[in-house]
Amino acid sequence: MGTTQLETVPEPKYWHLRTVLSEALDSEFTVGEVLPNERELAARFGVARATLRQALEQLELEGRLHRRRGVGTTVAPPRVAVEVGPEGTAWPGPDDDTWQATGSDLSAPPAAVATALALPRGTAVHVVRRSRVSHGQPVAAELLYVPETSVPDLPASDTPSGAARARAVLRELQHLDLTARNRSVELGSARADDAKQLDRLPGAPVLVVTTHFTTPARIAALSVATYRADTCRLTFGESGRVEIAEGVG
Amino acid sequence: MGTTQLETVPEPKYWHLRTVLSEALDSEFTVGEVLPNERELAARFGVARATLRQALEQLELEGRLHRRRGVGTTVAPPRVAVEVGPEGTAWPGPDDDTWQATGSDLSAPPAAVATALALPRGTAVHVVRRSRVSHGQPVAAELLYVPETSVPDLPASDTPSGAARARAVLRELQHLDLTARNRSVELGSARADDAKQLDRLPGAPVLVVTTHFTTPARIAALSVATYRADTCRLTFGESGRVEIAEGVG
DNA sequence: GAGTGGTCTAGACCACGGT
DNA sequence: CCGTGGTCTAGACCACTCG
Repeated sequence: MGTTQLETVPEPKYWHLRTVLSEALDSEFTVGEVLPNERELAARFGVARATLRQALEQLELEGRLHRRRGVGTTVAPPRVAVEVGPEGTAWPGPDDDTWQATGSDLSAPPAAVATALALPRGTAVHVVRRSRVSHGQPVAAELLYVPETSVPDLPASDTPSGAARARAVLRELQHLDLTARNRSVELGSARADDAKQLDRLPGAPVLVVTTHFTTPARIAALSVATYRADTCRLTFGESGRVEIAEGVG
Repeated sequence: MGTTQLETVPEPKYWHLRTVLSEALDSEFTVGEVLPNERELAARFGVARATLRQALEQLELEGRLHRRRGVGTTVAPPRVAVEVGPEGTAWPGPDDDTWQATGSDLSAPPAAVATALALPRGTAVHVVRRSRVSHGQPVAAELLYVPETSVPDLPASDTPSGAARARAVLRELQHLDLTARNRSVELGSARADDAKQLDRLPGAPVLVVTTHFTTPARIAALSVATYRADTCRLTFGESGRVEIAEGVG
C-alpha cells in the first residue's frame, strides 16, 4: 500500500544519461571545451561504453556535441542558420559567396532523377557539383542536374570536367527565366562521397533539400543538396536572424 | 607489384550490409512485407546482431524500413509529402483537416521560447497542443506559444485545459493580421511526450519546424512542430505533387 | 607511440504485441 | 505464452590524429 510511485516508467539508461549530460553541458561546459574520453565517462557513470556512446550519439544528433576520431569529443557551438529559401541563396548562378562550383560532367543521372526530369532512363545530363561553405566550415554538397536541352548554347569545352566547365553551365542557366518550385526537405544519410566532402563519416545524418527549377515551359533543372544535419539549421523566412537557441544561462 | 587493388578502403561491415539490404529491398521485397527477424538476418549474413542492427537503423533513418517492437521489421512505404509552407497548412486556425487541437493551458514556456518572444523569463503564455495526421498516421506534434497580450479578448473558460480551450485560443488568433516568418527546419530527437504522440520511442529522429507568427507590431506567437523524420518529407513549394522518390524499378 | 573515437563480437535480459 | 525488437554488458581490435 505504501508504494510511493517508485519509477513508474523505468527510463532507458542511455536516455537518462543523455539528459544528465545535456544539463551538464548547459551549466558546466563552454563551447569548444573537450569532454573526458568515452572510457572515462562510462566508468564515471557506471555504464558500459556502448551505453555511454548511445547517449553521446543522441547529443551529437541534436548538435550539442562534436566527435572526431583521434581527437576527442567537444562541445559544439549553436547550429548555424543557413538560408535556403524562398528564392535566394540556393540560386544556381556562378560562384556567389556561398556556393562554389567544384566540377561538372555529362553523365546519366540516377533513375529517380531521370523520372523527375521527365527524361528517358539513361539520358545523359550535365551534372554540376557545388559545395557550400559557412563560417569556414563545409555545410552542404549539391548535385545539380541540367538536361542538355536547358543549355543548348553551352560552348564546346576543352576541359571535359572541372570547375571551369561547371561555371560555364551555370552561366548558361542564368539566361533562363527560372523559378524555384517544389522545394522539399527530408532526412537522409550521407553517401561516401558526400560524407568526405562534408568532413563526416559515411552514414552521417544529413538534410536533403530537393529543388525543382522550372521555366514557364518545363522543368529546367533539379538540385539535390545535402546539408550537415548536426551543424545546420535551415531557414526559409526572409532572414534567419531571430535566434531560438540559447544555451539557457 | 601485381597488387590488383585489393579493397583499397575496407568499408565498415554495417555500411556494406546497408547497401546489400537496400538493393534487396528494391528488388525482392514489396511495401509492407515483413523481413526475417534480426537474429535470423544476422546469422544469414554472418555478423553479430548489433552490427546487423546498425545497418537496419540506417535504413530506418532513410525511411526504407519500419520497425516495431513485438511485431517485426517491415518494408516502409515511400515518405509522405507534407506541406509546411509557405503560408499554407500550418496556419493556426481551429481544426482544419490536417491539424487537430488536443489541449491547452497557461504556463511558463522554456527559457529559449521566452527569449524568442521577448518576454521576461517565467512569464506565463498560452500553450496550445495540436497534432497533425496524414493518411491515418500521426506525423507531427506541435506546441504553439501565444503570449496573453496576443489574445486579450480570450473569454474566461470554465474548462481550464483541453481541446475546447485550445480552439478558443486559436479562434482569437484568427482576429490578428498574422504573417508567418523565419520558418526554420532542423534535426532533433523526440522528447518522451512527443514520442508517445508520434507513436515512436524517445530519441527518435524528428524534423523540428519553428515558425514565428508576427503582426506588423510584434511577434504574436511561436510554433514548434516536430515531424516524424522517418515517414515525412517536408515540402515548401506550391504543391508537393512532383515525386522524386520511386523505388527504382 | 599514446590516446582518441569507430567498429565488432557474443552473449544476456527486458518490454511489448499478438495468440 | 512465444516471438519480436530494444537495451545493456564486457570485452577486443581498428583507424585516425598528434606530439
